[in-house]
Amino acid sequence: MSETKTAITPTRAQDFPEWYQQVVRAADLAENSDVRGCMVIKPWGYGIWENMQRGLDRFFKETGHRNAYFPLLIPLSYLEKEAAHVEGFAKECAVVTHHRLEVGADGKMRPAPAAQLAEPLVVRPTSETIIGATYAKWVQSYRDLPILINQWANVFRWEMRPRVFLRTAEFLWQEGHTAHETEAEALEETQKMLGVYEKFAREFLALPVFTGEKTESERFPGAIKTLCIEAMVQDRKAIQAGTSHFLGQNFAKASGIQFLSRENKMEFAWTTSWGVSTRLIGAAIMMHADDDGMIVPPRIAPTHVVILPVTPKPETREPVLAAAEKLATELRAQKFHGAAVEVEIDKRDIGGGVKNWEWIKKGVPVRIEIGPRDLEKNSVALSRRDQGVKEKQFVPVSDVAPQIVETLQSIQDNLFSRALALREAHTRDIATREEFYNFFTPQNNSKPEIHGGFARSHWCGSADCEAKIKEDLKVTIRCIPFDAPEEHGTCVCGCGRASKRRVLWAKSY
RNA sequence: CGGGCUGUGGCUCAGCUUGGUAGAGCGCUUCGUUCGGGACGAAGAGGCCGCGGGUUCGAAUCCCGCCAGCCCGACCA
Repeated sequence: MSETKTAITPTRAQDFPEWYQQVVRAADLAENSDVRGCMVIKPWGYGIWENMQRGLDRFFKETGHRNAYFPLLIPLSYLEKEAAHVEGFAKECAVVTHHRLEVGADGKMRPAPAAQLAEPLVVRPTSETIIGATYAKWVQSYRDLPILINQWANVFRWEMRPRVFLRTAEFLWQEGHTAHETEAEALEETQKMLGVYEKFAREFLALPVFTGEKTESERFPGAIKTLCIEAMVQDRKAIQAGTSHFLGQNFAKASGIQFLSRENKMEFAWTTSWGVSTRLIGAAIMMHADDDGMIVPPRIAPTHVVILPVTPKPETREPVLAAAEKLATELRAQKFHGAAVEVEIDKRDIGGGVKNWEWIKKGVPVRIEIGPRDLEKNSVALSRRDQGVKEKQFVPVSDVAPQIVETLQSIQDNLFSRALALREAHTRDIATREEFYNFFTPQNNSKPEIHGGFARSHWCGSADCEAKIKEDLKVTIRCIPFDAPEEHGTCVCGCGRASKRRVLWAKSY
């Protein structure tokens, strides 16, 4: 076995997009389904999503939100009410037109012509309109506000180029929808939920993100402001990991969310919406996985520790398994961020090497081997997925459980530090057009290699300059960072106009 | 939706140019030998060769159409 052999081929450096797909498969996270653009999320991948849901849901509850559920199908007329919104989504809507199938002349099933719907229904690409229509019924008085609701749901957008987790036609997400009495309150909510996303990305996904506001061209259809968190993944491209929208009164006017104010005047509510999706799983893969497969940050890992009993001889099998069970019980008694440490004992009767590699590829944070020799020495061999695949620490068995929480947190922190280091190494202040174009231009156009990163450069505010750079380099403004200090400069596109602050530029997913 | 490439057992692919009844490696099953490691041997299972039509005595192979996937563009959480 050569030392350079990796579990995943090609490697990240050889072919990043293909590497990504191979990781998804090798880690048993998901697979493509027979329906174009739709994925089957497998137990290991879904377990990660469940942990994301748990973490986020807790944050939502802590900020006063409650969950509810709205219909999958939206009357077409609802979508039409907000002009920018329908324009933004029309191109990717799946439409339900019939409510019955029948056998046609050719013997095959077809939608029954007699069962055509009077008004087509759209499979929700997002739920602003139907939720808005519902809120309109709920809101009479300023005393009915705010409404702070979140929905966990699937949505459907007919995508041209699907990619597992990153851009699928159907995806799972949460969408928060709130309605407020005042503009200031809605703005505060928009900002608050972005803060929740930033914290969640940092603490759970080990993903450092930039926070900021989208430019007009990147804004959610129908929004006044779109705030976002943007992460850099290992090929140095940006991934939009979450958005929070201030919708002003646009949707309230479209849906008729009106109330009688404290001054006894009829007013439109101010609304927000915010969401993150299963794309976060894709972001975590692209950020943390390596050439041997996935690395799951402990806080979203369905299993924290896998115990791999080494049972070379039948006569040692029982004592080894007994020791494994005992260790598992001790580990499960430990609490990692308030919940029991999740432990699995892999007793499958397959080759030890194969078994070990399966867990490496799945990215379980900690692997513990326990065999006859360990029993004699009262120790185990512990491997961390954030370290080399061959590395093992021999730990006294009595130390394993007391130290596990610290180990998991150390892995979590290490993943974050790595991610942050990568981002900082590839984020640059760029002043001139020449340097900017150089930074983002691939050396080999037929197979663009990893290059560039994030550029902090001046922008005069013109949509034309933004469009020009997008056309030339496929580079977009990821956000106008909140923390960008006021600083005078010249627009990086070469238009010569003055700029007051730097914005964040990158190629994106 | 445009441009390029590709569809052959679960996976990766050979065979196609010069038509003659389907192959390899990996994986899977069983048995044996192994066993701190993705081990080795033997015997097996598994394929309307993407789909539809055409040419032909005969099509994985030639022709036409369609569909799907990947990469690149446009669009996007």
